[in-house]
Amino acid sequence: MQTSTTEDYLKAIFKLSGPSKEGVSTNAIAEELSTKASSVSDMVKKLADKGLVNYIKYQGTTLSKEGEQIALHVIRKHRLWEVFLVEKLKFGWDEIHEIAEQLEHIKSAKLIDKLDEHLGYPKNDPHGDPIPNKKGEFHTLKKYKLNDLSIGEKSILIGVSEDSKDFLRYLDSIDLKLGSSIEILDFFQFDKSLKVLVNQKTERTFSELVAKNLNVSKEK
Amino acid sequence: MQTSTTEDYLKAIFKLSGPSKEGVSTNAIAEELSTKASSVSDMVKKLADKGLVNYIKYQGTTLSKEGEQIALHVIRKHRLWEVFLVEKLKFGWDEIHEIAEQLEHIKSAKLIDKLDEHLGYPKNDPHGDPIPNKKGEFHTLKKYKLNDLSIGEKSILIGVSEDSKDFLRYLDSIDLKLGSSIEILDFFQFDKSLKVLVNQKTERTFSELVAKNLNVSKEK
DNA sequence: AAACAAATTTAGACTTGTCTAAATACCGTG
DNA sequence: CACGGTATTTAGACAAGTCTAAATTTGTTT
Ligand SMILES: [Mn+2]
Ligand SMILES: [Mn+2]
Ligand SMILES: [Mn+2]
Ligand SMILES: [Mn+2]
Repeated sequence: MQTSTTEDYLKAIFKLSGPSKEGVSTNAIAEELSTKASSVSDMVKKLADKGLVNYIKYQGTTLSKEGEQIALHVIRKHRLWEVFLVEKLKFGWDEIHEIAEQLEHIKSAKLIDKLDEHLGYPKNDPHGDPIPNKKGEFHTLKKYKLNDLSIGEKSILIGVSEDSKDFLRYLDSIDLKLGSSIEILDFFQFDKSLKVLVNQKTERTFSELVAKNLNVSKEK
Repeated sequence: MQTSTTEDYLKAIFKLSGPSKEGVSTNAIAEELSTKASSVSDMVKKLADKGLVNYIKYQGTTLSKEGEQIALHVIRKHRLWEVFLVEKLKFGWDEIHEIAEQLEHIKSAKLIDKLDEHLGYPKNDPHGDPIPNKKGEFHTLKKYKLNDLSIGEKSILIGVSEDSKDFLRYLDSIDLKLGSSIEILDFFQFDKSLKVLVNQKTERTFSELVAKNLNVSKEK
């Protein structure tokens, strides 16, 4: 059985690997987990001994098949608990991350099955991220970063790439939620900011940083 | 902030102190936590350094005011989560203890407030134990052990003193739940077993061990 | 009061993670 | 191809808990 530290390392490596499954640098893991590179160096060696990661000195770390399954299972738990916190306990989507970070380590397969059922088998968490099933499989629907769209295109917000309180509260403050519509009105080369129309009624300007953390689907 | 180990030690000491608040022996704590006396000896010294317990070598351990508050708060969380598991997720009362043992360590005051509200501010957990409020206060209604009653007395089951799967499943198997009625029909001095009438229809014989773990209120 | 057994504490080790400081390796530039 | 800087690893310590084995203390029984 894994410690919660092990689970957090595997989750971090999974997240940093990205869709292309490249090797993850020691520094990147340290940054993600707010720890020091030397600690990570020690840890990935131990994870490699347990067969959970592939690690070659100075060349980064990738998850083994088994390590990836564990990571996906922890992510499943994290996201199901997030749904619970928002849907049942009425937390805001900006308040749930730290709590889910703890709840994801509770050990009980039956608990997660029952929670999943209680929630009505949700497909996505409150941030729009897909919830893996028991086998670790999940769908990814085609999504774009808002700043990859062109002037005139219309889109629907389907997810965010950033879970920080500050960012999510900003979105709340301008009444932008999953499902909201966003139309690109103009693009400013100088600072790469966007002028957009939100919910078909409010004009806004989004900085590049905001725009690239908004995941949207294109509306034909 | 406490580690979950610290919380489990304080909870064990609270439980073992009983209503009279006597000093708890090192061996008793070790037994309760399935650890070794030498480990407990080390730990209570550390807890004393932190001001959470009063400890005098060779004379046992008691909780400080602060230690008791922490213990009560952890017990509150444990029991609220148990209610959640039974009421919302439909677990049996024999399956919840180990899970609540983990959930009780989740850190978030807001989470417990919201959970309490979501559950409708329950007064007792699924085993009949009272749930302390935010300040650590709780009611204890007058209760008797079944084997303290006399022949002819009628009673209602209001709690159990033992949370083991085996015991609780046995109660399920004879359809004995909180609220069930139990009338004492006869008492056998030889093995201290009891003949009882359950739910006004079924005659049973309870061993002394079973009887003393059933908490009842007297029906006048 | 002496002897014994049970309870408790101490000593010394080990595991999991983490940190700082120092040593290496890797890589792009001149 | 050597140089300097960045990334990474190694060395040595430390904190929290736990264990076994050995030393003490306490309490009970002759
Ligand atoms: Mn976590
Ligand atoms: Mn999320
Ligand atoms: Mn616990
Ligand atoms: Mn209980």
